[in-house]
Amino acid sequence: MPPAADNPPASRRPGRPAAAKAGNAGQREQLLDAATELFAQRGVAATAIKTIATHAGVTPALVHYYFRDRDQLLDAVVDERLQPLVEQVFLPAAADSADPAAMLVGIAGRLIRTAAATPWFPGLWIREIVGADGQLHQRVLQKIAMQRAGLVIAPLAAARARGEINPGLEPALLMVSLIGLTLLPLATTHIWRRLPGAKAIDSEALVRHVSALLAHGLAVSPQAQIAPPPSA
Amino acid sequence: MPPAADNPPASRRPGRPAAAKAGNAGQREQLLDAATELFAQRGVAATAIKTIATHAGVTPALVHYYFRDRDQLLDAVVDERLQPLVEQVFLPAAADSADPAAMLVGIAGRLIRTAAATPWFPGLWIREIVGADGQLHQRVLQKIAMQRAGLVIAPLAAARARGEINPGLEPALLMVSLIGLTLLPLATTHIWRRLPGAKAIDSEALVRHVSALLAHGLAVSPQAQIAPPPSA
Amino acid sequence: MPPAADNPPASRRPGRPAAAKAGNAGQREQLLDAATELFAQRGVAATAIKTIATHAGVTPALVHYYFRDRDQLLDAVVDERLQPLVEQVFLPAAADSADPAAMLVGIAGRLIRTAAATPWFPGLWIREIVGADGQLHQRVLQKIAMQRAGLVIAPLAAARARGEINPGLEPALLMVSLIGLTLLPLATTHIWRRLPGAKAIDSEALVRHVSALLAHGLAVSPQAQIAPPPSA
Amino acid sequence: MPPAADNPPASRRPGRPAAAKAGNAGQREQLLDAATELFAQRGVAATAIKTIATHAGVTPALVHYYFRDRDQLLDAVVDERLQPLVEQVFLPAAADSADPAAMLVGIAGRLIRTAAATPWFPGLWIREIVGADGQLHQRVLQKIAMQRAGLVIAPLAAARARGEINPGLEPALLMVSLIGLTLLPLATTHIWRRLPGAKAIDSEALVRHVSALLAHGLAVSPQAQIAPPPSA
DNA sequence: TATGAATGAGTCTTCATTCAT
DNA sequence: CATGAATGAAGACTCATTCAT
Repeated sequence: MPPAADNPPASRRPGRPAAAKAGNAGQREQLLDAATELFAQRGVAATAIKTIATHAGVTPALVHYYFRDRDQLLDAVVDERLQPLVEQVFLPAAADSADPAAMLVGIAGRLIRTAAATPWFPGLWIREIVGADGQLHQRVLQKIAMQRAGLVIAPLAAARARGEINPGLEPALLMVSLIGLTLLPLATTHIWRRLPGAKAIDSEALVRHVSALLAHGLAVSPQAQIAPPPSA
Repeated sequence: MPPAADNPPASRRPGRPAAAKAGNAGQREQLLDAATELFAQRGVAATAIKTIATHAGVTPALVHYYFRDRDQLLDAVVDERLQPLVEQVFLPAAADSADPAAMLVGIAGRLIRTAAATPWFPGLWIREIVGADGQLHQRVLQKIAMQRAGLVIAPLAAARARGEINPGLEPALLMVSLIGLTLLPLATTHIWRRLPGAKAIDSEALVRHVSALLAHGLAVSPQAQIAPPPSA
Repeated sequence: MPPAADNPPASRRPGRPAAAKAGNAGQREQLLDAATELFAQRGVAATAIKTIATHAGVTPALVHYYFRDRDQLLDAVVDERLQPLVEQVFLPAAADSADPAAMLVGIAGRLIRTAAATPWFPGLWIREIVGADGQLHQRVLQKIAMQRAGLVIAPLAAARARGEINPGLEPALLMVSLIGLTLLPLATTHIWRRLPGAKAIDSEALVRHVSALLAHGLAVSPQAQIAPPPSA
Repeated sequence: MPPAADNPPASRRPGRPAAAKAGNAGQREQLLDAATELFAQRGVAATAIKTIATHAGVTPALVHYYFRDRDQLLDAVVDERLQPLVEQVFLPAAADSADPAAMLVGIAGRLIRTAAATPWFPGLWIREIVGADGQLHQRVLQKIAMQRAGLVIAPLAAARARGEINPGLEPALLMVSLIGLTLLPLATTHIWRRLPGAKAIDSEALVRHVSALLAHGLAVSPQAQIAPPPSA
């Protein structure tokens, strides 16, 4: 298979400026958009600057003009695209800290709705958050996420201590569980959509699914009718 | 920072063969090991063949000698490393089809224990399963996973129809939820481990956490005391 | 012996641009020149892109900048160097179609004079026209040559039918014979020049030689005083 | 287009020995055969040793076992395949030296018949004789050919001095003309065969064509009714 | 602001060759 | 005899980056 050529999105060939024209002020934004989208689709390591430029209808040299460096482009994507979105999801959570379970379900809902409106978000997150190594931004991402996670976990741990949530759960894991229940499905829609009975699942259905799972899962066990699996 | 140099694992410099003697028969296996591990750590696209070779203590040319092609190396990793592991996790599930909820919890347990014993597994899966794009293995992976998923979903859908599991759940989504609750945490241990109260979480704790979440989450709601979130 | 090193033509080391100033517009042309010449001398398959670049005083990467691909470089050589020359030789021939023999002698003359002025032409033609195999240009060359050949052969066949030229000749072969009598000698000058009595042979002498051979050879036999050879 | 893979000739996969088995004595010959054929088809520079080995049903290492070196393989092809054929064509010519024109026509006939029986001969000759540079064997080839050519040219020059052959001809060029009229057509059959009226031309037709052209062309001009072309 | 030209470094791949068995 | 394993060197191509205009 050809390694995903640099063909611009069907319109706007390098010939002349572009779509919304937008003066030249929009070019930086367009580049960030293209970069973000391509990073999410193909992965950061597999996306050449030339590809980004072509998709934005400009020259590779212009990318360097605006962002100096590949690294700084990555930083810009994190700072100006990823981080704002994360804020948007987590900030409202602070208010809910009284009822941690509701807070978690609330975050899940916002996460899904936000991600559904910003298709590149889940893919970028899932892809680039894994792996201790490479892309420097991880560090940035980690910082973002770690702080947010801390704010969520403390109330959960307290609630568990008070016997308000299922004692089988690890508060520290609930944040990852949340990501796994929301962003991973959203990032892999193209895969599970083909499963029987999946065509009709939209983001609201996902919200319901996750809410049901979380709400019941968090609740204190009335009677655990399902035995825990044997220790292999 | 330099993009992750090719320094071999601190021992066995190109000088002479290596490890367990194993004749030269082991060379191919060592290469597959190195490749698998590096793919999981750094991502496929970010892993140069030279890096793999160096980690196995050989020349890049030898990688081509054994695998001809980068593509065929990827194929080999999928066929000889990834696929067997997947089988190991899903095959025993067939027996459980009578009690779908138990089956799911069973898969989760095996998945976590398997992955804990094979550190590269979660990272490789999460990383390379996302994104409709390039790496051909996706196709292979999809095939592997789709079939397995089908076998799991049918019983779940039946059970839901019989009113045995929470009607708020989407059977087609449960497979992804499962992956999200098991492999994603395992792939990101290095991140959440730093959270307060997380140092002590080992794979058995994760099994308990996921089992609790799933078992309760799947159970038919006695009374859903947590209200679904408003429609934004 | 080392396989023909990449030493540039003794002047203009990578240091600075070159030649007739010509701005940088000439760079592409210089590369085409170098490529054409080297292809003719050493053969296409034996000419590395690095060699071409070095001979033009630039980096291999620049060759890719201008021609993307090795294949496209070959295409450019055919389209921008070879084809124009062929046109120049064959186009004037159309006028002569009344007297096919004269037309053939005319083509021979133009071919020799053109080739003498463009030393790479005979070598490139002879070398790369042979062999049904690889180099895609063959296809192009064939097309070029086939059409031209067709225009020449028809009148010859007609003339033979009218008894105006030697009936022992095959019209379809006369085109190859022509090439063999003109381009092959020109491509192998360096060999036969060393023969006794050959030092003084210049292109005009070759024109005379070929004209004499063709003119008499085409003429209707007055009396074939030389017996055909026995059937082995 | 894929660069002509190494697929062995439809039978005899590396699995076990081969066709005629012939003991192992024949292997060297088989390798020489394969090499000769491939050199003629694809050109020397474009033929990898691995390809030759595959075509002969053996390992590349075995090629080195028999011929030590690529260069020595080339030498062997020249010495054991090309040279004998050339002898066969030119040796009988010595007898004819009394009538040089007949001698030339005789050589042409033998050349064509020999080449027709040894399909690789014309291609190899034409391809590898051009170009002063590369393949070391040229030197060998030149020596072979130069001596033969000398023996032919002397009588021709004498005959011309006696007024027995067309004075417009250059004796030193007649040898090349001869090659051009015989080997070039034979090496390019695959091209001109597609011309109208060419399907039926076999090697005997070629012998007639060349004999006619040479016999008349050599003959002393009764009256040169075709004017020489103007000096450009 | 924007780009075409140019390059050094790096990646994948092929190839001739060697050597122990 | 014959081969599988192994490699150094070289070739094609890509890429991030710089710079003069």
